[in-house]
Amino acid sequence: MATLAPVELDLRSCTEVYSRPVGDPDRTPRHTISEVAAASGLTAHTLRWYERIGLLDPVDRAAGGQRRYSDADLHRLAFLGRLRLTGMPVADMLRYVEMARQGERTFEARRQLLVDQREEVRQRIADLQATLAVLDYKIDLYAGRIAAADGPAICHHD
Amino acid sequence: MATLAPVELDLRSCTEVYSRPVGDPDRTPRHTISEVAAASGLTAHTLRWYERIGLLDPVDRAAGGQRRYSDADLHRLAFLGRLRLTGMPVADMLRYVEMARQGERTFEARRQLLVDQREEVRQRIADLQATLAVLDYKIDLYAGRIAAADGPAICHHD
DNA sequence: GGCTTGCTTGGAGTGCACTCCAACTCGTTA
DNA sequence: TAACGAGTTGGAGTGCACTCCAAGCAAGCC
Repeated sequence: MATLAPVELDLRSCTEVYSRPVGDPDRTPRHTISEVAAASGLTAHTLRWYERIGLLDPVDRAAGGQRRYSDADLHRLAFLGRLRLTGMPVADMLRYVEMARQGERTFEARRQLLVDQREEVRQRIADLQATLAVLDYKIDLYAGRIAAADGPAICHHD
Repeated sequence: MATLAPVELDLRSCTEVYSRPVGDPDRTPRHTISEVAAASGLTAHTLRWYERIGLLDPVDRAAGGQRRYSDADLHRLAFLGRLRLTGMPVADMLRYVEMARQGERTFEARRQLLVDQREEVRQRIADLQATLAVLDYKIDLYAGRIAAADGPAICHHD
């Protein structure tokens, strides 16, 4: 009869959990604040601040009061990091998190918030691609002028 | 013998010039600050501030000291708007503008600045597209739960 | 003349998202 | 036992990009 593999075999490093936050997150408090800071790219200051304003639930403490983050905390941080990347203001992230705390009855509102944000992201991508075209054009202009300084004068003013 | 068409026929509205800043820009000072604000989406406050910090060259004045922006000013504003869209800090825009004032000998440096910025924009687009995938996934998750509330519990924590 | 509208100025204020500080505690190493 | 490094706290400070304010001026209209 096969014995169950010890749970510890499933434990992934802080960075691994943060960068691939998949599956059911473990709730064991085991990551120090500096590990989480290194994994997430946030500073320890910012992690404490996120907790203070309520973006993170109160983090478990080791003896002596030091924070120990769980994989579930890392999952949330990873998702918040994604939202932050889209330029979502902290206030909106907070709204999302507070809805999540209220359970199932906010599913629709949360979905709507994400749908709205997706639309904004799509718009941002379109804007950036248009900008990319302008940059390409300008770069070509400069490159051409540098290669052969006999073309028509290119604008100095922009 | 055909007469030359009057120059006025070429004059485009402030919004038109701003949104399609092509060709050799006219230098006639003719747009009021509120026209430029409407066209650019910046406030009159911000336009004055851009001028004060040197992002715009000193703008021509009508009798009584009121600003009158030229098409060349609009061209620069349009390009600055693009750079701003990429998240470029004002300080970097200022560096670019100050190099432009120094003429041809800064071509290579300006080109390099744009190349660097292009790379950042490409990276941003890639990040946003990855985020889009995460948003799609989450939205599907919520939608599925809403449609049939009998699946496995989805995470409340994120 | 008086009112309104649009513009002018320098300097101060705002909102956001951190970011740092001083003083302290705790567990570990020398 | 003493030092060290990592962590703790509340509150204050920073940097950016605006944003607003008060006071005033000039032109157009009733």
